[in-house]
Amino acid sequence: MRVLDHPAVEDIRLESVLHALADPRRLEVVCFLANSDVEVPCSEIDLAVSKSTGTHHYRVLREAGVISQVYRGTAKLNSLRRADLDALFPGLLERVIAAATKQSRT
Amino acid sequence: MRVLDHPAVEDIRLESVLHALADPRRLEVVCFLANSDVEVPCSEIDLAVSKSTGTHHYRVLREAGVISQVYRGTAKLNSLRRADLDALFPGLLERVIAAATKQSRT
DNA sequence: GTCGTAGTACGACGGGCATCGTAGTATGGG
DNA sequence: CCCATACTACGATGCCCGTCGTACTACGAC
Repeated sequence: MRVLDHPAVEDIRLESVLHALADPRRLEVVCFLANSDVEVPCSEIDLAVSKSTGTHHYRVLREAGVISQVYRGTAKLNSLRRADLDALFPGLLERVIAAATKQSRT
Repeated sequence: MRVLDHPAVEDIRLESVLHALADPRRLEVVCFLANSDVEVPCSEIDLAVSKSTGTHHYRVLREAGVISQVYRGTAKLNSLRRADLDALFPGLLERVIAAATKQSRT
């Protein structure tokens, strides 16, 4: 079974989180995940970049502590680390998602 | 009189704001300004980088729409664009500052 | 005018990042 | 076992970013 490294909650750095969120593609992923209760495979989010670039963005998000990723079969399932982020930086993720949602409507 | 360009409220982009905040020095500036009601000259914030690097960071913050800068005499006064950011991205700045403050205490 | 203070402009440099293509590695299904 | 699917690893490329030093400009005080 393939396992992926995730930072512990106490190792999540604000700068890394903000950097991870400061990219349109990654923000897109985060918003997509925010609108889905279940875990989402990478292949379900169409990022309009090559697959290898996609892999890169998912890794940045995971290593920053923004998302969690687990393998199931050939798929890699993604979900937001809402609880962890909220414990560390209360309300931050929610406000970023709200801001991104608002901006994407204009 | 020297005048500086600031983006209009409607031109402020979330990605740029997040990118501007995703740097320790710039976050330091923002936190400093958040703790001060009055406008603060660049020279009052000790960034532990060279002056030219400091100038660079202030420009990034200004061009992203995070701070406002005006000249007064030889000084350049900085302040947060709280109202503008709050109108665009409600609560975002406050949550980032809270997160940065919390993290800096650990 | 001269001087000091505050910040700028510019060019350089090194590192990191987004991007890609190609080749490769799991995993599950027939 | 073979194949398709889903994602990865690796190397390359080009751009952007943080950093610096040096030379410069604006302003106020004397």
